[in-house]
Amino acid sequence: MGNISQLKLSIKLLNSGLILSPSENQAIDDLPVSRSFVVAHHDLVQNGDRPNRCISIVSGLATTSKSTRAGKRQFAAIHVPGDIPDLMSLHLEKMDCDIRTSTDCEIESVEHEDLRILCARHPRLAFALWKITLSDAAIMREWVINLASRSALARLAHFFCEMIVRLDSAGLVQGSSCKLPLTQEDLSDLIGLSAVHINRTLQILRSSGFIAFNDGQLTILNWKKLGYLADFDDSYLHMSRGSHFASS
Amino acid sequence: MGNISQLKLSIKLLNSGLILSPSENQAIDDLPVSRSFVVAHHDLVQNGDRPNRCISIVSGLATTSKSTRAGKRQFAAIHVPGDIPDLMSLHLEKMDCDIRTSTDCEIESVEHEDLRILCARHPRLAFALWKITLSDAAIMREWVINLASRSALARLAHFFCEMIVRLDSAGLVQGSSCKLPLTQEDLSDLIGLSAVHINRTLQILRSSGFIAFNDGQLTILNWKKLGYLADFDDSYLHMSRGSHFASS
DNA sequence: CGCACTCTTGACCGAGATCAACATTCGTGG
DNA sequence: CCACGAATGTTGATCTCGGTCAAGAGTGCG
Repeated sequence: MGNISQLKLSIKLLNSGLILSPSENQAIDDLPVSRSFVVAHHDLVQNGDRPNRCISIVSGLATTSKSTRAGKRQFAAIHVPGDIPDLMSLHLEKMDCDIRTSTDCEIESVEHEDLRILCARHPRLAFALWKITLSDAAIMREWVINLASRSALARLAHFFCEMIVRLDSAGLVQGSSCKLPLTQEDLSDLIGLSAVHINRTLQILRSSGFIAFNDGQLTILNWKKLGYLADFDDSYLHMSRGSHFASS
Repeated sequence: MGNISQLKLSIKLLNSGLILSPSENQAIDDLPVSRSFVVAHHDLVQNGDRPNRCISIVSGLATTSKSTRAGKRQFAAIHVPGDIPDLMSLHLEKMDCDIRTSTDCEIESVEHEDLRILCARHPRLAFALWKITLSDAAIMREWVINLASRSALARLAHFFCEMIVRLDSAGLVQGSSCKLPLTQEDLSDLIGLSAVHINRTLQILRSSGFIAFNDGQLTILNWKKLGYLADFDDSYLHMSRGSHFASS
């Protein structure tokens, strides 16, 4: 049980390029982690909260969003299994965004206090966690570029590129296909486009033979052309190991 | 001399809400820092670099940007005095963006090795630096929201709101006015709008009596209305102390 | 069966991009 | 001192990408 529960966190740390020492491994195993299940479209953390725990996603998809005065919800990030979407809460007293499930999710959570102790005793693990926050920031940086300077088509293509690489790194891609149970309306919130335009843009990607996307299943049919269209360069993801979807 | 050189870093750390102990203060004072001067529009760090130093801005403005395949440069962030724009390089081996001066800049830099030693010996300082990266990430998160869901007018207004608060926190605002030596073209790269449209949008902000912006000088004439227009809520900036420009 | 959700398509509209011309300032060299 | 060109700011005309509105079609579920 314990092993399974720590699995995701370990994987995440390992992905960051760190080889854990026995004592570090032990410290992670000893972390008191509690696990729970949250249905789709429910808040995990809300803007203004002062959480005393961090959440790791075991399965499912979650998002970071903010609401504008008008009440419109805009997404700023999407989180895949292995991510720790509210790691910032460890150092920023007050949440400045909402984190909510997008699909049904299994999550596990750790108390800030336990993480702080872990960091104090194992500086390399502290650096690994710090690095995770930096890597998340790099993803947002790329997304700023995406929103500010790419067309709807390139943006959507870029999103799919990013998702397949991140899900692959989480071990959730079989061949060139993965589960991505998002509706077109979910996509529209994520990409910053209207649902209607997402629909039309999807049709272009499909009819060009770049992807298949039905029933919550994404399949990359032409990785090279999709990447070229999206102007995708995976270096911002800072993956240590290459994959089928490495960008060259 | 030494004192002056550390000033900015100390201020930044203090702003993050931490009261330094004597030994922490000493450790910061002992940091070997080198100072230099860089003219406007020159790269400080380039995409792909593997720097072994971190840079802190003493005076001037710098930006984080990426270039798209077409060669167009898009900005993802702007940095004011006291910021450490490439702090991510401490943990991410390879830069995934360019950092360049926007105006003439005085900068100081510290070797990664020295920062790592500092972090190892003074965990609270490590946390303070980590927090800075998280606070920078929060600014980007807000910017994603901005790009994806606000009109040109609100975006520009939001940018000015953010700048006045950040510059105020750096002690660079007199009354409701500060130096902001950016051309309309600089603004267009930052805000993700065409230069022509920046011009027209600026005229609206001016003729509405919200701001004055000439000769690189920004003056807020109606903070409340500007903030309302921008849907600005400064909580994402995670300032510990309030200011004239607190959002209520 | 009927309702709710998602996807699809068509028609129209508008915010902002693009292109082009002109004004103003300023530094530089003849 | 003036001439010239390079930045920068301003304005107008036109275009286009993507938004909005509305209707219908398919699907699953109570």
